[in-house]
Amino acid sequence: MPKERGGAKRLPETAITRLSIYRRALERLAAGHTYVSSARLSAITGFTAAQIRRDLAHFGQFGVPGTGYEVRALQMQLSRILGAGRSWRVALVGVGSLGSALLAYRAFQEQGFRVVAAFDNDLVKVGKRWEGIEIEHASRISGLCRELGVEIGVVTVPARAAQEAVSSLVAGGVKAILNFAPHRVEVPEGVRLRSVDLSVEMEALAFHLLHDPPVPRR
Amino acid sequence: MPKERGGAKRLPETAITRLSIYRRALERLAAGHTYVSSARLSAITGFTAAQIRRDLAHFGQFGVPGTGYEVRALQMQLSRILGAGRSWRVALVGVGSLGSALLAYRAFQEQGFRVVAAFDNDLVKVGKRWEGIEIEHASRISGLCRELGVEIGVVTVPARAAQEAVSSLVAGGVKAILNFAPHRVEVPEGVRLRSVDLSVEMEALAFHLLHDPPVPRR
DNA sequence: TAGATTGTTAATCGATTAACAATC
DNA sequence: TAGATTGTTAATCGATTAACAATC
Repeated sequence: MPKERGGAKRLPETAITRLSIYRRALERLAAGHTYVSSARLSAITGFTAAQIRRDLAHFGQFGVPGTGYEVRALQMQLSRILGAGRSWRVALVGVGSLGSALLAYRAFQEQGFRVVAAFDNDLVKVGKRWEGIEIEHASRISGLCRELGVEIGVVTVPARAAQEAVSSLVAGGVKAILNFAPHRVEVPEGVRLRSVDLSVEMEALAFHLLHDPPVPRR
Repeated sequence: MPKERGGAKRLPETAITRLSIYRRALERLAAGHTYVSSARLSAITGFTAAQIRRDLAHFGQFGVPGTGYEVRALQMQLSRILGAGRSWRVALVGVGSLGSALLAYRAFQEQGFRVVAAFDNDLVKVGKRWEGIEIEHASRISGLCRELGVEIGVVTVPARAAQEAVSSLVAGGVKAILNFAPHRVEVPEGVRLRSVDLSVEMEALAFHLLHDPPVPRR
Protein backbone atom coordinates (compact mmCIF):
# COMPACT_ATOMS: atom_id res chain seq x y z
CA MET A 1 0.00 0.00 0.00
CA PRO A 2 1.45 3.40 -0.91
CA LYS A 3 2.29 5.74 1.96
CA GLU A 4 1.57 8.85 -0.07
CA ARG A 5 -1.45 9.76 -2.08
CA GLY A 6 -1.09 12.04 -5.04
CA GLY A 7 2.20 13.88 -5.28
CA ALA A 8 2.27 15.95 -2.10
CA LYS A 9 3.43 14.51 1.19
CA ARG A 10 0.68 13.57 3.58
CA LEU A 11 -0.49 16.18 6.07
CA PRO A 12 0.65 15.09 9.53
CA GLU A 13 -2.29 14.09 11.69
CA THR A 14 -1.20 16.64 14.30
CA ALA A 15 -1.42 19.45 11.77
CA ILE A 16 -5.18 19.31 11.46
CA THR A 17 -5.89 20.96 14.80
CA ARG A 18 -3.31 23.60 13.96
CA LEU A 19 -5.18 24.50 10.79
CA SER A 20 -8.22 25.18 12.90
CA ILE A 21 -6.19 27.44 15.16
CA TYR A 22 -4.70 29.32 12.20
CA ARG A 23 -8.17 29.87 10.88
CA ARG A 24 -9.31 31.34 14.15
CA ALA A 25 -6.29 33.64 14.30
CA LEU A 26 -6.98 34.86 10.77
CA GLU A 27 -10.57 35.64 11.68
CA ARG A 28 -9.34 38.13 14.21
CA LEU A 29 -6.58 39.47 11.97
CA ALA A 30 -8.95 40.09 9.08
CA ALA A 31 -10.26 43.23 10.77
CA GLY A 32 -7.03 45.20 10.70
CA HIS A 33 -4.55 43.53 8.36
CA THR A 34 -4.32 42.74 4.67
CA TYR A 35 -1.20 40.58 4.83
CA VAL A 36 0.28 38.44 7.56
CA SER A 37 3.67 36.72 7.70
CA SER A 38 4.37 33.29 9.13
CA ALA A 39 6.45 35.10 11.76
CA ARG A 40 3.45 37.08 12.92
CA LEU A 41 1.17 34.06 12.89
CA SER A 42 3.83 32.34 14.96
CA ALA A 43 3.72 35.12 17.55
CA ILE A 44 -0.06 34.80 17.75
CA THR A 45 -0.47 31.05 17.78
CA GLY A 46 2.73 29.91 19.47
CA PHE A 47 3.66 27.50 16.69
CA THR A 48 6.96 28.04 14.89
CA ALA A 49 7.00 30.02 11.65
CA ALA A 50 8.59 27.09 9.83
CA GLN A 51 5.82 24.78 10.94
CA ILE A 52 3.14 27.21 9.86
CA ARG A 53 4.65 27.63 6.39
CA ARG A 54 4.99 23.89 6.06
CA ASP A 55 1.40 23.23 7.15
CA LEU A 56 0.02 25.81 4.75
CA ALA A 57 2.18 24.68 1.86
CA HIS A 58 0.43 21.32 1.93
CA PHE A 59 -2.57 22.91 0.29
CA GLY A 60 -0.85 24.93 -2.40
CA GLN A 61 1.18 28.09 -2.62
CA PHE A 62 -0.86 30.63 -0.69
CA GLY A 63 1.96 32.96 0.27
CA VAL A 64 3.75 35.75 -1.50
CA PRO A 65 7.53 35.70 -0.92
CA GLY A 66 8.65 38.97 0.59
CA THR A 67 5.12 39.91 1.62
CA GLY A 68 3.43 37.08 3.44
CA TYR A 69 -0.08 35.65 3.18
CA GLU A 70 -3.12 37.60 2.15
CA VAL A 71 -5.31 37.37 5.24
CA ARG A 72 -8.72 37.18 3.55
CA ALA A 73 -7.62 34.72 0.90
CA LEU A 74 -5.91 32.43 3.38
CA GLN A 75 -8.88 32.63 5.71
CA MET A 76 -11.17 31.54 2.91
CA GLN A 77 -8.88 28.71 1.86
CA LEU A 78 -8.67 27.36 5.40
CA SER A 79 -12.42 27.67 5.86
CA ARG A 80 -12.96 25.67 2.72
CA ILE A 81 -10.42 23.04 3.78
CA LEU A 82 -11.96 22.68 7.24
CA GLY A 83 -15.55 22.83 6.10
CA ALA A 84 -16.16 25.96 8.15
CA GLY A 85 -19.16 27.89 6.91
CA ARG A 86 -20.89 24.63 6.18
CA SER A 87 -23.50 23.39 8.53
CA TRP A 88 -22.92 19.96 10.06
CA ARG A 89 -25.66 17.79 11.50
CA VAL A 90 -24.73 16.60 14.97
CA ALA A 91 -26.33 14.04 17.28
CA LEU A 92 -25.77 14.11 21.01
CA VAL A 93 -25.90 10.86 22.93
CA GLY A 94 -26.21 11.26 26.69
CA VAL A 95 -28.00 14.29 28.08
CA GLY A 96 -26.36 14.41 31.50
CA SER A 97 -24.65 17.48 32.86
CA LEU A 98 -21.85 17.47 30.30
CA GLY A 99 -24.20 16.69 27.43
CA SER A 100 -26.58 19.47 28.43
CA ALA A 101 -23.68 21.88 28.64
CA LEU A 102 -22.66 21.01 25.10
CA LEU A 103 -26.22 21.34 23.86
CA ALA A 104 -26.24 24.84 25.29
CA TYR A 105 -22.76 25.68 24.03
CA ARG A 106 -23.24 28.69 21.78
CA ALA A 107 -19.88 28.38 20.04
CA PHE A 108 -20.98 25.05 18.62
CA GLN A 109 -24.04 26.39 16.89
CA GLU A 110 -22.22 29.49 15.72
CA GLN A 111 -19.54 27.39 14.09
CA GLY A 112 -22.03 25.42 12.10
CA PHE A 113 -22.35 22.37 14.33
CA ARG A 114 -26.09 22.02 14.51
CA VAL A 115 -27.44 19.54 17.05
CA VAL A 116 -30.38 17.91 15.31
CA ALA A 117 -30.99 15.05 17.72
CA ALA A 118 -30.36 14.17 21.35
CA PHE A 119 -30.62 10.74 22.94
CA ASP A 120 -30.67 9.31 26.42
CA ASN A 121 -31.33 5.99 28.09
CA ASP A 122 -33.18 7.55 30.99
CA LEU A 123 -36.95 7.30 30.44
CA VAL A 124 -37.44 10.30 32.71
CA LYS A 125 -35.54 12.46 30.25
CA VAL A 126 -36.97 10.98 27.07
CA GLY A 127 -39.68 13.21 25.61
CA LYS A 128 -38.50 16.31 27.43
CA ARG A 129 -37.29 19.27 25.42
CA TRP A 130 -33.85 20.73 25.91
CA GLU A 131 -32.63 23.76 24.02
CA GLY A 132 -35.39 23.22 21.51
CA ILE A 133 -34.58 19.56 20.88
CA GLU A 134 -36.76 16.68 21.98
CA ILE A 135 -34.80 13.96 23.74
CA GLU A 136 -35.27 10.57 22.13
CA HIS A 137 -34.67 7.14 23.56
CA ALA A 138 -31.26 5.62 22.89
CA SER A 139 -32.85 2.70 21.06
CA ARG A 140 -33.70 5.09 18.24
CA ILE A 141 -30.14 6.28 17.63
CA SER A 142 -29.30 4.39 14.47
CA GLY A 143 -32.72 4.86 12.87
CA LEU A 144 -33.00 8.58 13.50
CA CYS A 145 -29.38 9.32 12.63
CA ARG A 146 -29.87 7.73 9.25
CA GLU A 147 -33.19 9.49 8.72
CA LEU A 148 -31.81 12.90 9.67
CA GLY A 149 -28.49 12.44 7.89
CA VAL A 150 -26.42 12.95 11.02
CA GLU A 151 -22.75 13.43 10.18
CA ILE A 152 -21.10 13.84 13.58
CA GLY A 153 -21.92 12.12 16.88
CA VAL A 154 -21.00 13.45 20.30
CA VAL A 155 -21.01 10.87 23.08
CA THR A 156 -21.38 11.98 26.70
CA VAL A 157 -22.63 8.83 28.39
CA PRO A 158 -21.12 6.91 31.33
CA ALA A 159 -18.18 4.61 30.58
CA ARG A 160 -20.24 1.43 30.55
CA ALA A 161 -22.60 2.77 27.89
CA ALA A 162 -19.95 4.22 25.61
CA GLN A 163 -19.34 1.33 23.22
CA GLU A 164 -23.03 0.72 22.62
CA ALA A 165 -23.66 4.40 21.97
CA VAL A 166 -20.81 4.52 19.48
CA SER A 167 -21.88 1.32 17.78
CA SER A 168 -25.40 2.65 17.35
CA LEU A 169 -24.11 5.84 15.80
CA VAL A 170 -21.95 3.84 13.42
CA ALA A 171 -24.93 1.66 12.55
CA GLY A 172 -26.78 4.88 11.75
CA GLY A 173 -24.15 5.86 9.21
CA VAL A 174 -22.33 8.42 11.36
CA LYS A 175 -18.73 8.72 10.17
CA ALA A 176 -17.21 11.00 12.81
CA ILE A 177 -17.53 10.73 16.58
CA LEU A 178 -16.32 12.80 19.50
CA ASN A 179 -16.24 10.66 22.62
CA PHE A 180 -16.20 12.11 26.12
CA ALA A 181 -16.86 8.84 27.92
CA PRO A 182 -13.89 7.72 30.01
CA HIS A 183 -13.64 4.39 28.23
CA ARG A 184 -12.00 3.01 25.14
CA VAL A 185 -14.35 2.49 22.23
CA GLU A 186 -13.73 0.81 18.92
CA VAL A 187 -14.91 1.95 15.53
CA PRO A 188 -14.62 0.25 12.16
CA GLU A 189 -12.29 1.51 9.46
CA GLY A 190 -13.62 4.59 7.76
CA VAL A 191 -15.10 6.07 10.94
CA ARG A 192 -13.15 8.85 12.65
CA LEU A 193 -13.04 8.89 16.41
CA ARG A 194 -11.58 11.54 18.66
CA SER A 195 -11.70 11.21 22.41
CA VAL A 196 -11.59 13.77 25.17
CA ASP A 197 -11.05 12.23 28.58
CA LEU A 198 -11.35 14.79 31.35
CA SER A 199 -10.23 12.46 34.12
CA VAL A 200 -7.11 11.57 32.19
CA GLU A 201 -6.37 15.25 31.63
CA MET A 202 -6.66 15.96 35.33
CA GLU A 203 -4.53 12.98 36.25
CA ALA A 204 -1.85 14.09 33.80
CA LEU A 205 -1.74 17.44 35.57
CA ALA A 206 -1.49 15.70 38.92
CA PHE A 207 1.43 13.67 37.58
CA HIS A 208 3.32 16.84 36.78
CA LEU A 209 2.60 18.36 40.17
CA LEU A 210 4.17 15.31 41.75
CA HIS A 211 7.14 14.88 39.46
CA ASP A 212 8.22 18.19 37.95
CA PRO A 213 11.05 19.85 39.81
CA PRO A 214 10.09 23.26 41.21
CA VAL A 215 11.47 26.14 39.13
CA PRO A 216 13.91 28.26 41.12
CA ARG A 217 13.09 31.98 41.16
CA ARG A 218 15.45 34.17 39.22
CA MET B 1 21.67 21.50 29.58
CA PRO B 2 21.51 17.70 29.91
CA LYS B 3 18.71 15.94 28.05
CA GLU B 4 18.36 13.20 30.63
CA ARG B 5 17.98 13.40 34.33
CA GLY B 6 19.26 10.62 36.52
CA GLY B 7 20.10 7.43 34.71
CA ALA B 8 16.78 6.41 33.16
CA LYS B 9 15.60 7.87 29.90
CA ARG B 10 12.94 10.53 30.17
CA LEU B 11 9.32 9.42 30.06
CA PRO B 12 7.82 10.62 26.77
CA GLU B 13 5.27 13.36 27.36
CA THR B 14 2.70 11.29 25.49
CA ALA B 15 3.13 8.39 27.90
CA ILE B 16 1.60 10.20 30.85
CA THR B 17 -1.98 9.91 29.66
CA ARG B 18 -1.35 6.25 28.88
CA LEU B 19 -0.34 5.61 32.47
CA SER B 20 -3.68 6.95 33.56
CA ILE B 21 -5.44 4.61 31.16
CA TYR B 22 -3.41 1.61 32.35
CA ARG B 23 -4.38 2.44 35.89
CA ARG B 24 -8.03 2.50 35.00
CA ALA B 25 -7.77 -0.84 33.22
CA LEU B 26 -6.07 -2.38 36.24
CA GLU B 27 -8.83 -1.16 38.50
CA ARG B 28 -11.28 -3.27 36.56
CA LEU B 29 -8.91 -6.22 36.25
CA ALA B 30 -8.22 -6.32 39.98
CA ALA B 31 -11.57 -7.99 40.60
CA GLY B 32 -10.87 -11.19 38.73
CA HIS B 33 -7.17 -11.46 37.98
CA THR B 34 -3.93 -11.77 39.94
CA TYR B 35 -1.54 -11.34 37.03
CA VAL B 36 -1.85 -9.58 33.71
CA SER B 37 0.49 -9.67 30.71
CA SER B 38 1.38 -6.74 28.50
CA ALA B 39 -0.42 -8.62 25.70
CA ARG B 40 -3.65 -8.64 27.68
CA LEU B 41 -3.31 -5.00 28.67
CA SER B 42 -2.75 -4.31 25.00
CA ALA B 43 -6.02 -6.00 24.09
CA ILE B 44 -7.85 -3.92 26.69
CA THR B 45 -6.31 -0.52 26.10
CA GLY B 46 -5.47 -0.67 22.41
CA PHE B 47 -1.82 0.32 22.90
CA THR B 48 0.84 -2.12 21.71
CA ALA B 49 2.31 -4.57 24.19
CA ALA B 50 5.81 -3.25 23.48
CA GLN B 51 4.74 0.26 24.29
CA ILE B 52 3.10 -0.81 27.52
CA ARG B 53 6.19 -2.68 28.69
CA ARG B 54 8.36 0.27 27.78
CA ASP B 55 6.14 2.76 29.61
CA LEU B 56 6.03 0.65 32.74
CA ALA B 57 9.74 -0.09 32.70
CA HIS B 58 10.43 3.61 33.21
CA PHE B 59 9.44 3.25 36.82
CA GLY B 60 11.32 0.11 37.68
CA GLN B 61 10.96 -3.56 37.05
CA PHE B 62 7.38 -4.33 37.95
CA GLY B 63 6.92 -7.38 35.80
CA VAL B 64 7.79 -11.04 36.23
CA PRO B 65 9.21 -12.61 33.05
CA GLY B 66 7.08 -15.57 32.02
CA THR B 67 4.18 -14.50 34.21
CA GLY B 68 3.35 -10.84 33.67
CA TYR B 69 2.52 -8.06 36.10
CA GLU B 70 0.89 -8.53 39.47
CA VAL B 71 -2.33 -6.60 39.08
CA ARG B 72 -2.64 -5.25 42.62
CA ALA B 73 1.00 -4.28 42.91
CA LEU B 74 1.06 -2.53 39.55
CA GLN B 75 -2.18 -0.77 40.33
CA MET B 76 -0.71 0.57 43.53
CA GLN B 77 2.49 1.67 41.84
CA LEU B 78 0.61 3.54 39.14
CA SER B 79 -1.69 5.13 41.69
CA ARG B 80 1.31 6.35 43.61
CA ILE B 81 2.99 7.67 40.44
CA LEU B 82 -0.15 9.51 39.31
CA GLY B 83 -1.13 10.79 42.72
CA ALA B 84 -4.40 8.88 42.61
CA GLY B 85 -5.86 8.34 46.06
CA ARG B 86 -4.63 11.76 47.07
CA SER B 87 -7.05 14.58 47.21
CA TRP B 88 -6.30 17.60 45.02
CA ARG B 89 -7.66 21.07 45.62
CA VAL B 90 -9.21 22.46 42.46
CA ALA B 91 -10.49 25.93 41.59
CA LEU B 92 -13.02 26.47 38.83
CA VAL B 93 -12.97 29.77 36.96
CA GLY B 94 -16.09 30.45 34.92
CA VAL B 95 -19.40 29.01 36.06
CA GLY B 96 -21.19 28.95 32.70
CA SER B 97 -22.80 25.86 31.29
CA LEU B 98 -19.55 23.97 30.83
CA GLY B 99 -18.20 25.05 34.21
CA SER B 100 -21.39 24.00 35.97
CA ALA B 101 -21.27 20.65 34.26
CA LEU B 102 -17.75 20.08 35.54
CA LEU B 103 -18.74 21.18 39.05
CA ALA B 104 -21.44 18.56 38.97
CA TYR B 105 -19.23 15.91 37.38
CA ARG B 106 -19.21 13.07 39.87
CA ALA B 107 -16.16 11.35 38.43
CA PHE B 108 -14.07 14.37 39.36
CA GLN B 109 -14.92 14.26 43.02
CA GLU B 110 -14.62 10.50 43.13
CA GLN B 111 -11.13 10.63 41.69
CA GLY B 112 -9.93 13.00 44.34
CA PHE B 113 -10.30 16.27 42.46
CA ARG B 114 -12.09 18.38 45.03
CA VAL B 115 -13.45 21.71 43.82
CA VAL B 116 -12.83 24.06 46.74
CA ALA B 117 -13.55 27.35 44.99
CA ALA B 118 -15.51 28.65 42.03
CA PHE B 119 -15.21 32.06 40.41
CA ASP B 120 -17.13 34.13 37.92
CA ASN B 121 -17.14 37.65 36.58
CA ASP B 122 -20.91 37.87 36.47
CA LEU B 123 -22.21 39.69 39.54
CA VAL B 124 -25.53 37.92 39.17
CA LYS B 125 -23.81 34.59 39.82
CA VAL B 126 -21.46 35.79 42.56
CA GLY B 127 -22.75 34.83 45.99
CA LYS B 128 -24.97 32.05 44.69
CA ARG B 129 -24.28 28.51 45.76
CA TRP B 130 -23.67 25.76 43.26
CA GLU B 131 -23.08 22.17 44.24
CA GLY B 132 -22.31 23.31 47.75
CA ILE B 133 -19.74 25.92 46.68
CA GLU B 134 -20.26 29.65 46.94
CA ILE B 135 -19.34 31.45 43.75
CA GLU B 136 -16.79 34.19 44.33
CA HIS B 137 -15.95 37.17 42.17
CA ALA B 138 -13.08 36.73 39.73
CA SER B 139 -11.13 39.52 41.38
CA ARG B 140 -10.59 37.24 44.35
CA ILE B 141 -8.96 34.41 42.39
CA SER B 142 -5.33 34.90 43.33
CA GLY B 143 -6.03 35.71 46.97
CA LEU B 144 -8.38 32.82 47.63
CA CYS B 145 -6.33 30.29 45.68
CA ARG B 146 -3.32 31.07 47.81
CA GLU B 147 -5.38 31.01 51.01
CA LEU B 148 -7.00 27.68 50.18
CA GLY B 149 -3.86 26.11 48.74
CA VAL B 150 -5.42 25.43 45.35
CA GLU B 151 -3.24 23.12 43.28
CA ILE B 152 -5.14 22.80 40.01
CA GLY B 153 -7.16 25.41 38.13
CA VAL B 154 -9.88 24.65 35.60
CA VAL B 155 -10.71 27.50 33.24
CA THR B 156 -14.09 27.58 31.49
CA VAL B 157 -14.46 31.24 30.60
CA PRO B 158 -15.00 32.85 27.18
CA ALA B 159 -11.95 33.26 24.94
CA ARG B 160 -11.43 36.93 25.75
CA ALA B 161 -11.24 36.28 29.50
CA ALA B 162 -8.94 33.27 29.32
CA GLN B 163 -5.54 34.88 29.71
CA GLU B 164 -6.60 36.99 32.67
CA ALA B 165 -8.15 34.00 34.41
CA VAL B 166 -5.00 31.98 33.90
CA SER B 167 -2.73 34.81 35.03
CA SER B 168 -4.76 35.24 38.22
CA LEU B 169 -4.49 31.54 38.98
CA VAL B 170 -0.74 31.67 38.42
CA ALA B 171 -0.52 34.72 40.67
CA GLY B 172 -2.34 32.67 43.30
CA GLY B 173 0.35 29.99 43.18
CA VAL B 174 -1.55 27.46 41.07
CA LYS B 175 0.93 25.26 39.23
CA ALA B 176 -1.35 23.21 36.96
CA ILE B 177 -4.16 24.48 34.75
CA LEU B 178 -6.70 22.84 32.49
CA ASN B 179 -7.96 25.36 29.95
CA PHE B 180 -11.21 24.91 28.04
CA ALA B 181 -11.32 28.42 26.62
CA PRO B 182 -10.89 28.48 22.86
CA HIS B 183 -7.90 30.77 23.02
CA ARG B 184 -4.17 30.48 23.44
CA VAL B 185 -2.93 31.33 26.91
CA GLU B 186 0.60 31.71 28.16
CA VAL B 187 1.99 30.49 31.45
CA PRO B 188 5.41 31.04 32.98
CA GLU B 189 7.95 28.25 33.25
CA GLY B 190 7.11 25.86 36.03
CA VAL B 191 3.36 25.99 35.44
CA ARG B 192 1.74 23.12 33.57
CA LEU B 193 -0.99 23.91 31.12
CA ARG B 194 -3.19 21.51 29.24
CA SER B 195 -5.86 22.71 26.86
CA VAL B 196 -9.05 21.11 25.63
CA ASP B 197 -10.57 22.96 22.72
CA LEU B 198 -13.96 21.56 21.78
CA SER B 199 -14.38 23.67 18.66
CA VAL B 200 -11.02 22.51 17.37
CA GLU B 201 -11.98 18.90 18.04
CA MET B 202 -15.18 19.28 16.08
CA GLU B 203 -13.43 21.05 13.23
CA ALA B 204 -10.84 18.28 13.06
CA LEU B 205 -13.67 15.77 12.63
CA ALA B 206 -15.20 17.93 9.92
CA PHE B 207 -11.85 17.98 8.14
CA HIS B 208 -11.81 14.20 7.99
CA LEU B 209 -15.38 14.03 6.74
CA LEU B 210 -14.36 16.27 3.87
CA HIS B 211 -11.02 14.71 3.03
CA ASP B 212 -10.92 11.04 3.96
CA PRO B 213 -11.70 8.75 1.09
CA PRO B 214 -14.79 6.61 1.69
CA VAL B 215 -13.96 3.04 2.66
CA PRO B 216 -15.26 0.54 0.11
CA ARG B 217 -17.44 -2.21 1.57
CA ARG B 218 -15.90 -5.66 1.60
C1' DT C 1 17.93 47.04 -6.59
C1' DA C 2 17.74 45.83 -1.50
C1' DG C 3 14.98 43.74 1.87
C1' DA C 4 11.74 40.52 3.28
C1' DT C 5 9.57 36.25 3.29
C1' DT C 6 8.05 32.14 1.09
C1' DG C 7 8.30 26.99 -0.10
C1' DT C 8 11.20 23.13 0.23
C1' DT C 9 15.21 20.29 1.17
C1' DA C 10 18.12 18.19 4.47
C1' DA C 11 19.15 17.51 9.32
C1' DT C 12 17.37 16.71 13.75
C1' DC C 13 14.57 15.17 17.16
C1' DG C 14 11.44 12.23 19.74
C1' DA C 15 8.51 8.47 19.98
C1' DT C 16 7.10 3.86 18.50
C1' DT C 17 7.90 -0.78 17.05
C1' DA C 18 10.34 -5.10 16.35
C1' DA C 19 13.29 -8.35 17.94
C1' DC C 20 15.47 -11.09 21.27
C1' DA C 21 18.51 -12.32 25.25
C1' DA C 22 17.46 -12.73 30.04
C1' DT C 23 14.49 -14.57 33.35
C1' DC C 24 10.89 -16.79 35.86
C1' DT D 1 13.04 -28.51 31.62
C1' DA D 2 9.77 -26.14 28.22
C1' DG D 3 6.93 -22.31 27.65
C1' DA D 4 5.85 -17.69 28.43
C1' DT D 5 6.80 -13.05 29.01
C1' DT D 6 9.64 -9.36 30.55
C1' DG D 7 13.05 -5.37 29.92
C1' DT D 8 15.99 -3.38 26.67
C1' DT D 9 18.58 -2.60 22.45
C1' DA D 10 18.54 -1.38 17.73
C1' DA D 11 15.75 -0.15 13.74
C1' DT D 12 11.98 2.39 12.09
C1' DC D 13 8.84 5.82 11.67
C1' DG D 14 6.81 10.38 11.72
C1' DA D 15 7.00 15.03 12.84
C1' DT D 16 9.58 19.25 13.69
C1' DT D 17 13.22 22.49 12.91
C1' DA D 18 16.93 24.88 10.52
C1' DA D 19 18.70 26.65 6.57
C1' DC D 20 18.56 28.72 2.22
C1' DA D 21 17.65 29.27 -2.82
C1' DA D 22 13.80 31.21 -5.18
C1' DT D 23 10.79 34.93 -5.47
C1' DC D 24 8.24 39.13 -4.95
